[in-house]
Amino acid sequence: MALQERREREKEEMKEKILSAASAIVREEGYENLSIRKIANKIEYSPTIIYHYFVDKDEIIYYLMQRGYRKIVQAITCANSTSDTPEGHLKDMTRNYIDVALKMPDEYMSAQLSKSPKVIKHTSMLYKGASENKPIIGALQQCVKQINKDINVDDDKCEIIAQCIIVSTMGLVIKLIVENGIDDEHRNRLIEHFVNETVLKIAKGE
Amino acid sequence: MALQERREREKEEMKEKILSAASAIVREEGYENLSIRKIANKIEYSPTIIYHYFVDKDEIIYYLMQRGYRKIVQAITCANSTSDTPEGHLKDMTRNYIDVALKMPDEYMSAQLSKSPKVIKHTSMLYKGASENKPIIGALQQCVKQINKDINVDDDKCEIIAQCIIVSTMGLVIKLIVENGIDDEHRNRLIEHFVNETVLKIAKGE
DNA sequence: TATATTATTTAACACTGTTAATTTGTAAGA
DNA sequence: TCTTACAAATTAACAGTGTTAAATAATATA
Repeated sequence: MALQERREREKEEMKEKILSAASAIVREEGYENLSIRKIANKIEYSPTIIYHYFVDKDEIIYYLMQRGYRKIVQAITCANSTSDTPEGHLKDMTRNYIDVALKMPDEYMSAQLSKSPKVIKHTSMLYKGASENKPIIGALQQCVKQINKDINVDDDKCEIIAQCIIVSTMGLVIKLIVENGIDDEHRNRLIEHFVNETVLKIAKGE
Repeated sequence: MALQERREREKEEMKEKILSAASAIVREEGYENLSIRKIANKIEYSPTIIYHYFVDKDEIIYYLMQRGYRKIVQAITCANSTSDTPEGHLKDMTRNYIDVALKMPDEYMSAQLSKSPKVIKHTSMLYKGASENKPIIGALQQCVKQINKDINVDDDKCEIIAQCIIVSTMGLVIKLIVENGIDDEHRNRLIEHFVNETVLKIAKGE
């Protein structure tokens, strides 16, 4: 039946319409000002219709976060590293991560700080074996391994180091976002020190 | 006039009553479930009376955060470090910070992530000269200086290193709180690695 | 005791997310 | 083409939120 297909397509289009309206509101007024009624107003429908396409407001927020976060993950894992040394690669990855995250602070914060199980499924990174499921941890672990190829550092430890790197970088990003209006010069010095020294030191196994 | 004094005292008592009721609600149901009406119900007054003692709900939340955060800062700056080496002291401070913060996750998160100017005034740490105003950065900076007493590392750089230490530690704590239910063994390995290795490496100037 | 001041309450406004019942629109079968 | 079935969309309502203005109760001053 072609009907079912069209229905499905229309449903998907409506979902998209709702999500992009929601996205616009978030962009303009922030997450805390997103409301079902505002979305409805924007798409010129009654508020309740939204519940035909999403179970609740949290689901809408979940989708928005997922999109934002996917962009971040992509930007980082597909990093075009100009450097050929593992140290240079780690630097590039870290700088890239910080830049991308700071460009979409709202999406980054809400994705990273959400305690919703659905979101955590995507953002969790501190479990054993994360390097096999989470591209970022995987990439970092490989990088750490390369950096320490001379001395003997087992995969488990490399994973833990990778996790230390990611939480540290997240801490920097989060604090830079929360603590807005930092003097540009100091801000840049801090980022440069973190990228060029801190991260490399954390990566070193011994 | 003794009257004015008593009035003032009674006003302070009422404020305290409101704050401790609010605190209890937060403890029992979390920040997101705190409401003016619930507070009013708990202290057996009408909701509007609260606006005689606090300008709005944000002010109440601000006071709650301030209290929680003060506890954290105290627990860290008054750390009873058993060690006499600067490295040992840094370890103790870091472990202490993580332990205390993880014991009051709600207060920690809301204080650390609030963008309210009032709160930021207390929690901001990434500006130049923070080591002179913020006890934590100050203590960390001194520690870093001691660790690097052999090589020449100027105060400015020590401050930046201190800031890298604090954001990294915060990142770990925040991620541990958000990502609840991590396997205890892995969690402890992670914390131990961070305290015993990561932080020390970040602290090293060269 | 009357007046002024302060504490407290009542009622209301403008929001919020969400549900049940109802109406409108559309496709399929007789 | 008309009726039946189903999906889409709306209206009305509930229970909750923060907050304000106006009215009332309580208390201190003169």
